[in-house]
Amino acid sequence: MLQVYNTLTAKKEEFKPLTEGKVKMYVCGVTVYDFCHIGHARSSTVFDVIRRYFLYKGYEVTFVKNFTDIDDKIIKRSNENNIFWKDLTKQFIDEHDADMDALNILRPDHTPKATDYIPNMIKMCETLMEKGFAYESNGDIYYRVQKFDDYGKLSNRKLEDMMAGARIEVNDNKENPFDFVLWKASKPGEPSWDSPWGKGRPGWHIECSVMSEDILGLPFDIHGGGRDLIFPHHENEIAQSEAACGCEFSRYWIHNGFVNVNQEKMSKSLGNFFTIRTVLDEFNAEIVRYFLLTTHYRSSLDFSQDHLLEAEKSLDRIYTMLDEINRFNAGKKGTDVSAEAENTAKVFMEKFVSAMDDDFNTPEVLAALFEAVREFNRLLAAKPEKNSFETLKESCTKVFKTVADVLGIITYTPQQWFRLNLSIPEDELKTAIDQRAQAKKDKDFAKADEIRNGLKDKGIELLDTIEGTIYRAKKIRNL
RNA sequence: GGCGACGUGGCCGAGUGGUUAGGCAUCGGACUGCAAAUCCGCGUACCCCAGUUCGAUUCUGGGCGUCGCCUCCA
Repeated sequence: MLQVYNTLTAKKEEFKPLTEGKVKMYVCGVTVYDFCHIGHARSSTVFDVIRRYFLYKGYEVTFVKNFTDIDDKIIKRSNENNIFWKDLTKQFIDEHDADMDALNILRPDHTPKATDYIPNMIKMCETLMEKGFAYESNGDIYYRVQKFDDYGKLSNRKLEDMMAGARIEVNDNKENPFDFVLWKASKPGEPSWDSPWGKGRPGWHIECSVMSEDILGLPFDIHGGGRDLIFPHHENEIAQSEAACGCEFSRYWIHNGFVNVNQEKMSKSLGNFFTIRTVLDEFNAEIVRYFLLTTHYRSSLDFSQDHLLEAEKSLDRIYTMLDEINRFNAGKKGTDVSAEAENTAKVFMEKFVSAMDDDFNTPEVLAALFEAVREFNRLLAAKPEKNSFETLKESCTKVFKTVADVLGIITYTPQQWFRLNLSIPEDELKTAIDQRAQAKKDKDFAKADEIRNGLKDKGIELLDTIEGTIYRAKKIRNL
């Protein structure tokens, strides 16, 4: 039974889709005016894994993730860079897609852009005005927060409690300081669209209300995003959508925790962010993805180079095991490990499902995975005979197919993985290996070790096996 | 001022009212020309105080500390 933590009720609940066998989910995407950072990578990875798990369970999933392609920051940035705002957003949508592809995040089924939904937004504003939930003031349209009884239900706060000490925007156009803008009159020179209230552009929250309803219909199953979107963004979406349609908006609300740097939230304003792009320069995307899954999605996650290095070592351990299996030559004589091999896969699959069913507990899945790795290593060390070795391979394949399908990691072959960082031409390396083999034959161990150490400085580790010398290329880091 | 989260062995990080998380690092053993990898062995951790209980890291209350939201933010 799948349990999902629902922000709306602040507890884990059994997941029951609105329509049997189908899941409709909407995740808030990014505002496209700059490169994405690791915080975006986390959110994207978390919801990608959630989506993949639903697929794994056999659901038909409709996954929507929007682009906010008009807002103050976009206007500001395009002015600064002297670039047309549409060119700016186009560029960073492409950059976003490139980063997400690198991280092995499945493309959403729909990626609506705010500016493609202006007529629907205007219509929703009109509906809200007709129902008394919105009002016009100097060309702006505001949402009348007092009118919506449930305001605050998602973020668990009351209007009365929000005042003292809080930083309240001063705006004489508003009836109440917490009223928020649905449509704002544009200043001269700003991008604008015609509306019944003159030229203007949309407020932030309304795009998600409009696009989710248009694509998924109301209500839908899951709405997600980073924790920082709970208030005001998601609270306001609820207010808009539920007031406009008079029905429920989203059944489950899922929010991922922050990525921290030195115990502080990674954010643009603090300037402590790392873009995905820069991190990928130094670390393979699979390392980053693995790292993002080592902590439960609702907890905060401390970003550091040391943690990425640890993640890299963990992946090396897994790929090493897979490599050993690939290279193993089973003979007719040997141990029968069939039963144990099958059991290892069975135990893993059980743990995998129960961990994922428990609010997508990926760290527990990884623990189970390493237990399976140790077990496969142990069975391999027992020298299985041919038939049971085949069983072992099948069991191993089963485990790692699931891991690749749902977690989106271990997508390389071990041969690929250990060659990703090869720093010298392969034939040069082969020559060195041959020379060392000759030196060993001549019992010239000093020369053999010299060659080994020379290669090690280039990140290449040599391993002497029964079948000969093999190598593994590791990333050289100047840390 | 309001709301909320968290505090686990050297580090990271799950979890549980009484029996093994897991990874990384360290150490010992097997193996190896030397290595590497692997296997085996090793860690009696759960912020402090009080309470409930036969028994609490796990429940309750208080305290201390860290962080987040209340403005744009994944």
